[in-house]
Amino acid sequence: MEERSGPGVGPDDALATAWRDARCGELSELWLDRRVRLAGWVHRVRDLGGVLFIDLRDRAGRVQLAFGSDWCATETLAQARELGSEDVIQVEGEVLRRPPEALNPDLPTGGVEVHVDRLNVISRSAPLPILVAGLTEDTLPSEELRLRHRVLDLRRPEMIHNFEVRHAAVAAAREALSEEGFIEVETPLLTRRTPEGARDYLVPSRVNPGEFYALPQSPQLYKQLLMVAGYDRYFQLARCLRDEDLRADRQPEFTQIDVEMAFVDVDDVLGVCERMLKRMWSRAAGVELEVPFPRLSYGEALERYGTDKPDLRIPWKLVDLTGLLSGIGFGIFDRTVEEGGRVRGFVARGGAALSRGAIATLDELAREVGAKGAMWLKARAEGWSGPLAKYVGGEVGGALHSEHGMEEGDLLLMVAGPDPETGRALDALRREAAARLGALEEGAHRWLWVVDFPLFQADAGSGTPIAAHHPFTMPVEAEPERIRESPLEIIANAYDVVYNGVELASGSIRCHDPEIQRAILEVLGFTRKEAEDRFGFLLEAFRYGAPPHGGYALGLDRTVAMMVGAPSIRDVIAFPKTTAARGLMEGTPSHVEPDDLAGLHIQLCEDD
RNA sequence: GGGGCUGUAGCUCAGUUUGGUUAGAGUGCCGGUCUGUCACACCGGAGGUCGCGGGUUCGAGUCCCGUCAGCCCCGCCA
Repeated sequence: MEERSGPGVGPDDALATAWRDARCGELSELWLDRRVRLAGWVHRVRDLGGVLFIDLRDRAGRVQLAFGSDWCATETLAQARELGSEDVIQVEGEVLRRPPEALNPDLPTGGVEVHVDRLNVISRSAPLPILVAGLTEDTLPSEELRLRHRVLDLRRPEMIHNFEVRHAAVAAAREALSEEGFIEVETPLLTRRTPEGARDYLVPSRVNPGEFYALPQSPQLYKQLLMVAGYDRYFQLARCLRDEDLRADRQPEFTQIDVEMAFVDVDDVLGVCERMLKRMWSRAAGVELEVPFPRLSYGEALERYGTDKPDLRIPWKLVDLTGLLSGIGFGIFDRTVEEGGRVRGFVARGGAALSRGAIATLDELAREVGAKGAMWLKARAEGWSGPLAKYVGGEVGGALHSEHGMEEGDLLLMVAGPDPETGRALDALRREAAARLGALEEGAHRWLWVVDFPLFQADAGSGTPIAAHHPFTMPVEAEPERIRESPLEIIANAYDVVYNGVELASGSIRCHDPEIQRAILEVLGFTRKEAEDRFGFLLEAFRYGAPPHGGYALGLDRTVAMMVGAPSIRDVIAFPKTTAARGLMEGTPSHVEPDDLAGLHIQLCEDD
């Protein structure tokens, strides 16, 4: 466009640039009767013959452009008629109030329109492989195509919204932490392997033949070193990388808000995290969280919900039915109890409405997660029904009512077996039954801390102790002898934030005592030499004055996904990978020429 | 590593159960009409390796085997 013919600046000139005076979606009534220059993408064209409308779109939203013979040169009108979806144009014209019968209350800019008299076609769009405008949930292209044509997908207002929320969340976190005296420090991406559980991504070193860097699974060790260095309060928006299989909520690279602070105890850390989350949710999601969050011990969580990340939107709690339901002649239960197991279950309010088929699905679900199956009992007007019905007459039935609140119309779901089995199964059943019965508290934000995790867990296969959180966690009772003698009984100063059944953050007070640390590493089976090899630099640093310290890490992708209600974190990551860890748009990973590999001192094996 | 779902026009899907004439719809695209639309409307048109390979059959989008891709789940991921 040649010379500016309008006013130099408009009512909101902060965003005015060489190419535009305002953003489309922000064109307010303040602009009425002024000339404006806008630029953006052609969202949609409505050609009515004598008059033509274009929705012009940019990140801020869209505004209606009107082209008509009364105010457009014939040439301009003809040029506008040639425009197609996603062409980039610049226009100039007068901002006018729309005729009363042509207002659009659904659009923030729906009270005004721009009568364009100058049109500059900046860049035309080829025919679109996937649409940007006019998609509904039903016609959304497959995820494969959305990822392949990610630029077009990211243009969709829904996606832009996700990233604006993400930005607001990040900005709020930075602000909240900065206000409390935290400083942001970057730690290396090229690191060495750390004793965390996941597989590392490795990077060959060109100048050190045969040696590799590891990409960090988290900045864990570095942030502890910063504490020893006296940096008090640190945070980082840390990219973390793990070479494990993907899921809807797992990507090989993801971001966590990583926080560490010195001279603190559990309450200090939880307070910082709560205030950070409160600010984030207020700013990014418009939700005011009530802090402090309730706390639940790990043991209690498993007993009442069967999981260490309970969804408190579901009101039902697990109860122990071993005493009540064994010895009443129901063989499966009696056998379980003889084998040292328990019968646990919960009352699903209104669950008697579930069909046999639905219950069969629940049983199947219980088996899928490793239990022998699910038992059920319906309380109906005409009496009990289900496999247990004939065993629960009189006293037992009465107890179900008086002790466990079972009423007519309810369903009792039970699983028998060892605690870990019944817990996993009942957690799955509780979620599924609640979903089917609509028992989920709608629109609720149920936060809690799960605290008092064990320091170690028995490895499922070998039974040997493995770190429940990570090997640098401070036990609550800090005697090295007890750690060596009965490691599985030791409670750790570790905690998780759980939101609506999803673990969003996790942290601990770290071990700054060399004696205790040594005992922990021994229990985990590290020889002195192995420990020295893998993280000697941390142990070394601890020798020169280590403050008590602790922190947490918040999964940013999951958090933002929760805020916007995205089914997958891929919707809040600009360029995510597929479940096969591929980047469909850019084509990653890709083959490398043998020459380039040779330069890295790497040779490929024969394919097997 | 294992289990499941999906793959048909640029896109979203129907058709596959029960093999059979020319594979349909909506949308997008192209052409046309239209001065107040906003999912504009109306008329016309083009557009298909039924993911790929093999097999069964007189005949395969449809049945069988293999394979690729995407998604969901288990394992795995402190």
